[in-house]
Amino acid sequence: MTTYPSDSLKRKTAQLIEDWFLAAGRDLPWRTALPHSRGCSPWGIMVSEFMLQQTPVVRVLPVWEAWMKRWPTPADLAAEPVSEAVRAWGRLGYPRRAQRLHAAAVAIVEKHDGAVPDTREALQALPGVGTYTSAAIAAFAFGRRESVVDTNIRRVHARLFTGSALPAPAFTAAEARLAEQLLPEDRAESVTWNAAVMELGALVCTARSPKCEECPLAAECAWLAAGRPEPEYTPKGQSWHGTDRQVRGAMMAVLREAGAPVPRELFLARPAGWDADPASVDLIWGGPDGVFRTLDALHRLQAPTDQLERCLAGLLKDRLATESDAGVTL
DNA sequence: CATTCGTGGTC
DNA sequence: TGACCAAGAAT
Repeated sequence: MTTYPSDSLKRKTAQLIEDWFLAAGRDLPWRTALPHSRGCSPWGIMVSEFMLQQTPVVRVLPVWEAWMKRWPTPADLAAEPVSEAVRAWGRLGYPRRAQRLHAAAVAIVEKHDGAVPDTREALQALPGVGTYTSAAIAAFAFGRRESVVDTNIRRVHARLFTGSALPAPAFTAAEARLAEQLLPEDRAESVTWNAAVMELGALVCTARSPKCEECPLAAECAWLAAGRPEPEYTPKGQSWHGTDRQVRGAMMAVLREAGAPVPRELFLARPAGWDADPASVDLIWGGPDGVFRTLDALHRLQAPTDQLERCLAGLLKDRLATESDAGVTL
């Protein structure tokens, strides 16, 4: 029961939201849609989009700064082994994104002469670049008119025009049509619109406890007018404790810290006497203290052997880790 | 189309 | 405390 806005409402909405954005939008280093933006290379924007996939801005900022300083161009990253990218990724989560970003850099060097491509089609052919990321890079790095739809924008649209608390679990064709409908015709305006709606969803129209009293569109909001009804479904939680993901994460933490291959038997089992005497750790492992601590953290999970084996097999299959006679390494 | 894939902050 | 959630992509 989405109500498609009239042209006049569209113009009014765009004006209100862009005014708010100019006043309240964060001056992020990869941002180009604000008048006082410093400007950022397409590569910098691409790196930010990879890091921001399912990861909050505040955690991305320091890693992005270090990353861009170390690898200011795709060629710089492509010249290094994937393991360096995964290490530099640190604790951002979903390390396969680091792997895909590296693979994308290699593809850019090999197929695009080292320059980030500027069309959605070419962008989406890159590893780790899907519907959202291709649209975002095309719009924010190259000023193209693209319908950018992320989780923030979906939520704003759902509340403002559909009147529901949250968008449907899966992205629907109706949502895509609405987003396309709303996009301003003017190219420059469309870029600002995309950034502004996204920012409104991130700062004001948040998933939990939205700040409707600060919202520039409160008077136009269908959800607010309906008395902020509850969500029609309960999102499936992402389980963590005791899962393979927890074990994989702990294994990756060990491998990131290790400067040398971790012996398989140490990686997959906790030796007898492990916690008896810290000095014995040097005899067993002889490695840097930090690696011992992460290895200890892994074993404290008390994951069963078959789960450890399964997770290691997964890491090897995903090529996030390799195994040799010396042990497991990134 | 539903699952899988990390991590840490928030309420 | 634990459940929820964050600029998604690949399968």
